[in-house]
Amino acid sequence: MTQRRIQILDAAAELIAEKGFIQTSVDDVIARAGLSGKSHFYHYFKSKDALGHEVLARQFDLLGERGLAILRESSLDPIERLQVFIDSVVAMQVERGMKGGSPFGALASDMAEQDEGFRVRIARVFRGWIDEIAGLLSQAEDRLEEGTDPFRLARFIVAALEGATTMARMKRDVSLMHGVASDLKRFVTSHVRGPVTR
Amino acid sequence: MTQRRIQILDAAAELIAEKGFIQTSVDDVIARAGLSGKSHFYHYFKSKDALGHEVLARQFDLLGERGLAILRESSLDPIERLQVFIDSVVAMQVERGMKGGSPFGALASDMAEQDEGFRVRIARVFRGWIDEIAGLLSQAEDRLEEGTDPFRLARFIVAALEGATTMARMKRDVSLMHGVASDLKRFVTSHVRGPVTR
DNA sequence: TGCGGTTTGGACCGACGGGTCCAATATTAG
DNA sequence: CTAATATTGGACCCGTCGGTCCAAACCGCA
Repeated sequence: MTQRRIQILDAAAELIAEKGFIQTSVDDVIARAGLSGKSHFYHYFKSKDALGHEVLARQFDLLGERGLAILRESSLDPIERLQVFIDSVVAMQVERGMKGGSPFGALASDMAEQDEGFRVRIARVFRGWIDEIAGLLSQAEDRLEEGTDPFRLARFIVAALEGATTMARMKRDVSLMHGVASDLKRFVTSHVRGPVTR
Repeated sequence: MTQRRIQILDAAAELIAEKGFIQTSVDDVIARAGLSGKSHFYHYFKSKDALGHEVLARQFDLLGERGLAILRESSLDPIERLQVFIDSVVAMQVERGMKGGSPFGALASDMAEQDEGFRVRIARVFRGWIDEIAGLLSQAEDRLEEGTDPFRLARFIVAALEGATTMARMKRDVSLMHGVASDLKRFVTSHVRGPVTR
């Protein structure tokens, strides 16, 4: 049972990343997941919206395992960790060959417009990333330039990554993603006193 | 004739900004624009897609009149002009009460997924902004820190603004927009040698 | 052998949305 | 005045899509 659900969730996640939520029909999901018919699908999910919410939640979890794992990798210096994190976001995006939606909200930008519940959920995702990064920066607060607000910096980082992802997707340009990311990393280091490895 | 077209274009632009292109039905546009029926609409536009393309083009023009006007305001110092420009993007977004889509691509993120033609058009919009800003920075190249690439910096600025807009929209948070923008301005000045007014 | 969950397959419904067609009336410019 | 253009209003077609319902087969397990 859980098996099939995951299969469907994965298929839906792919499709949503490729075409957006609205553009993805239940029949599309059925086809991609290799189900036999509508009844089969509705055996596992109450509605298309329910599917959407679960995909979102799951996608966040998956990113959590990967992204947040890096942000919490205590063996690395916090600032360095942040850099690795930024690189990993780029990597995630490049992996999907720029087809897919962003690891962040762009994936679900159309979901947000469709349903207030979706919007709130996406907002929470942003919040999670920002908080995590802000916490990281706070850990290294003594090394930050005076007047640097960890929260603001974190927010800026997430915004820049989000924008980069959206633009890279529109322009189908991998180098854009890399470029903005490396600029962002320099921006981060400019807020750090003293040398930063890497 | 042109009168009514513009009326329709404006109504459509509003709706698309609020709900996205796909979510906006032709009937919605008709209602908002105060037309009498489908035939009336199709008297002016060949199809919904055609409408979409024109809205996009027009939106770009309108932003051109406002945003690019600032970027070309030769009475201001180039760097200062850039700052004013950033502020104006924020202002445009705030004006719409955070409801609306971004001045940039987010407005049409779902358009892009729907139609390859849309995507290309949006990519061109980004391109236009970046080029304009890059040109501006080049004018002040002698005042930029060594190793500062005008094009990259321009790209970064646009990406950050785009990301900020998307996030602000999701979180329904005006202060986010202001915060990221002021951080961005500081980022820009950090690339400038010597003092910058403001 | 029998039971519960799973799978298959398809018919079907109602709503919505894009788009066509048409016929009548208003408006306005030559 | 008249002809072109704008406007009104609505009926209509068709495809898509979310969702329901049903009946039969398949499956492992006790």
